[in-house]
Amino acid sequence: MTARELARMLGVSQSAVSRAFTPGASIAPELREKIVRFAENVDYHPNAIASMLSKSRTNIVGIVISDMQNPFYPALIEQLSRALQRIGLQSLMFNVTRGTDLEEQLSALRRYNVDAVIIISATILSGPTLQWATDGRAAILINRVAEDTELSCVICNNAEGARAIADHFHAIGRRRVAYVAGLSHTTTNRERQNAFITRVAEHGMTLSALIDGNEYSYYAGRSAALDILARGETDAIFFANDILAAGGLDALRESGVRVPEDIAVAGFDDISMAAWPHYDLTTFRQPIDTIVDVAVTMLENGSCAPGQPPVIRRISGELIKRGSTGITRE
Amino acid sequence: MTARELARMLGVSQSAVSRAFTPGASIAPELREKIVRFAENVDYHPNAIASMLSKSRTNIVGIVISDMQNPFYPALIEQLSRALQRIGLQSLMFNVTRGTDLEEQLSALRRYNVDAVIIISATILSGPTLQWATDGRAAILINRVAEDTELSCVICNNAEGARAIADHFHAIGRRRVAYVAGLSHTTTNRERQNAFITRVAEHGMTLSALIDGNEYSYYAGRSAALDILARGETDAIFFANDILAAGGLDALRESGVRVPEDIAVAGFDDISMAAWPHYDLTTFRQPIDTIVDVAVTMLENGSCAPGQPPVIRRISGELIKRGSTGITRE
DNA sequence: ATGAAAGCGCTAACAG
DNA sequence: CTGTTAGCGCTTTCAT
Repeated sequence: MTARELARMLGVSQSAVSRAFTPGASIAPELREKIVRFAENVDYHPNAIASMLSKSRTNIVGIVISDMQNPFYPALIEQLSRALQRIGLQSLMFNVTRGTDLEEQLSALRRYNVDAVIIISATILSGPTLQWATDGRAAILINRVAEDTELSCVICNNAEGARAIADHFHAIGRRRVAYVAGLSHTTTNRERQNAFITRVAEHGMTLSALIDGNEYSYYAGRSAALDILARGETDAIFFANDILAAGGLDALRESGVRVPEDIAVAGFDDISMAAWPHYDLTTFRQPIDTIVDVAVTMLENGSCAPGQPPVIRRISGELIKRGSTGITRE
Repeated sequence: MTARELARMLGVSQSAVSRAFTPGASIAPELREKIVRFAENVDYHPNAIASMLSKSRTNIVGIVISDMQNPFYPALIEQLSRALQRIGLQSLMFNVTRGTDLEEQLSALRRYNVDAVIIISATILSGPTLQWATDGRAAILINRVAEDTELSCVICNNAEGARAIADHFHAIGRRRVAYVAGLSHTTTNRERQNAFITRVAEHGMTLSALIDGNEYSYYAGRSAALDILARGETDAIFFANDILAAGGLDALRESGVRVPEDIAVAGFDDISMAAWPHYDLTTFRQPIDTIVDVAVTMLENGSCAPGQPPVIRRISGELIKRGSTGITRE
């Protein structure tokens, strides 16, 4: 069932049908009413593809993702896709993996003529690749920055968070603190790590260990914690994210370490698991709502459009104090 | 840059350009070579939207999801979207929520003319709604059946799994067992629950409690476990999925219950968390690889096309025995 | 093997 | 406000 057929059946022009389904089009309310009603009966739906072609607007945004293991990302993606749906945009998933052919993946991204691209992949994609993939269309990086590109980003204030953790460790009387990186070269990690180390020094605390987990995973957290334990002399550990921290916490407890009495533990993100009584993990909350809001707003007001200068929006988070740092020393 | 422009620059017809980018089209290898090479220089990419319109084929499949909280789903979605990408299909996400207007959501699903729809949403959508939403296009339900529809499904053999758990409980000498439902009305739950209860009876074991958690969540698992504990008289609990089981396990241990000595615990799914040393959870693994393979194959061979009779593919899983049922009684 | 031409179903000027 | 008329960029007969 096409608009033309419908029009013929109703004895109106095909444009009238188009207008009936275009909010704000100049058409008499009665005509629109009549057309819409009739369309419902004969089960006519405007063909979005044809509309895309003539408007050269798809109402689709490409979402580039690469890691669904860390629960933070599913949560973010879910919220984001809902927010987009609310303003009439659908999300086309582009799942990039180290294994698959990146060029191939991203060329699909271009062929599909998506209106915008949102990249939630902290790793894998280099600046130039990003630039190429998003060339000529609106693009937003979430949760990472790309210094060497013209891309806009929405990113949690990692340094603020890392400092808050350092301050908190200091406030509860810890003096020999360790840092566990996820992927050390990612921008998120670098920001958290640098800010933490700097603040630790400012407080006159000792950085008793600095470990690169090589991935943001539960198991990496475990082995990092055990390493730190083996060296001794640490009374607080800041893990680069909550999944690492969860692994670390479990490993410590299994080794007979009391958390927080012997070693305090903090993470980053505030994934739902962090609030579980078993973990009860102090962490720095990334406000997903706000991140999503800001990104969607940038999309709506066109501030991330191809010509525009890149904007970097730093989103403030919040320190969530829980039991894993619940005890003050001295 | 359009095919027509490219053609003019090269002094060939626009059809030639189209053919150059159509695998298997009848075009001289040299001409194709020449066109493709030139296209690369001038950065020409075929416009997928235009192609969709003329072929009336989008190479897009709609993925309907509703729950990213249970880690099983992100894992499934990730695998699925990758498998689809490998055969040249992209995934358009449709995030349905109880809150949002379902009709609205699903009408988008129809307008976009997706080639197929894959529904991973265990809950929310009723049979008739599903039927309407997928009307006239290939559709597959994953992880649920819809008895009252003509839709094909790929679903784990829940009964097999539930029986395996019951058998295992029996084998390790447990005799007073409880079942904790997620959403009791979902097909997955009904299948697991019924099979479990039946097998428990067959073994002459006692069903000491039957609790409906009202949601598949960690916290629901916790309170169900505490309920069961309060009643006493239970030596093994089968939770309808791993997230419930994780909550239950934590709650039991916090209450001083020894798992598995006092109460054995089992879940369902085998999410990655189940293997964590802290949980070490016996569970029935849903083989995501196989589920995805089967679904993608159905898509490829057209056995789920609109006209076809619905097929229901039951996928066998595997009992994964871990520490949470590690001790045999008597 | 190649080119010409007629659509795919809709939007967007342009008249009236 | 409504109808007419060109396209949007590609695929696909149909000739040659």
